[in-house]
Amino acid sequence: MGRIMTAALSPRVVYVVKRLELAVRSRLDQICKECGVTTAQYTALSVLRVRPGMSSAQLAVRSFITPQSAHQTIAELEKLCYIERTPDVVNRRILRNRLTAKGLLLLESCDDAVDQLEEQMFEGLRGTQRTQLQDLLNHCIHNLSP
Amino acid sequence: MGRIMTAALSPRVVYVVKRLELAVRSRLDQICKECGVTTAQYTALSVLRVRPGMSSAQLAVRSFITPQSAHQTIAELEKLCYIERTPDVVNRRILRNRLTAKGLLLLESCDDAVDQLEEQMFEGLRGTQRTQLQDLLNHCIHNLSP
DNA sequence: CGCATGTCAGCTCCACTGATATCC
DNA sequence: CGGATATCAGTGAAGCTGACATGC
Repeated sequence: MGRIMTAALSPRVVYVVKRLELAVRSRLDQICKECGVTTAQYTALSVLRVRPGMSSAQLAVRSFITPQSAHQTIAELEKLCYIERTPDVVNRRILRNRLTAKGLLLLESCDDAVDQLEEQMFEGLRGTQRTQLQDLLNHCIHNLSP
Repeated sequence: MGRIMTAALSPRVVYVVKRLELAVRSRLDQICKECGVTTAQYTALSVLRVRPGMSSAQLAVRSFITPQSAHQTIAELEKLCYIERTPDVVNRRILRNRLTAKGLLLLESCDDAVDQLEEQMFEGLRGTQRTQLQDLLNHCIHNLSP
């Protein structure tokens, strides 16, 4: 019954999360538009840079979206030649996604602007607080994983 | 040039934020659907509960969306009789939005499920860590405010 | 007049569901 | 045969821009 005590004082935690995501998104949308890519495409590319060979099904689970949604983005990225898809060695049904040189170049063309965005977001926070925030976020994500 | 050092190790902070928001959203979408309201409508209602009389323009700034987007949600909420809009006393152009009894009832019908969601998200975190996370999130939001 | 607020119209992005094919 | 993966098709939620009216 936390609402009875706190409803009049502070908004929901879930709204705070959404607010930050919207603040980030509005900036990221602009950056991505200037680089000629959608935000979902940029996000998928940046994940593939850290996790090369990830399948669209794996991307879906990790990103809390349906396999169909992930496929839509991945298929578009392949059409744009930002990634290439090669069948898994042991299971040909699985398509391993990897950045192409063109895809990596595009990511790098966004890096400076995104670095600046993250720096502005973190301004006034010490290094320990920054890692603390990431740890707390990852903890919450883990708690909500299926 | 943080990317050169960390690109291979961990994903971007902005992606971690997005991931948590997607994890929360997938649950929240389900809760809202069962209560017969969209997630944007629920979000706006929950803000109006804490800040009665907020105009759609104010809601837009606070939520990092355009005035037009905020208006769309507010107009629908009025049509559904979840809020009522009364002109400001000194400036008739400004419409003050307040929950109706029906709107408050609907919010309360979601509260238990959202409380459970937030509890699951926070599981394993002490009280100090929970407030710490909220403080850090609000700090980042403030840094990105216009 | 400028400026903020509200409103109407059209558009895009990015999720979703449902159905189907393919491979282990 | 299941079970996981990929794909095609259609739909909806929720942002966006542009244009315009109104009140201070």
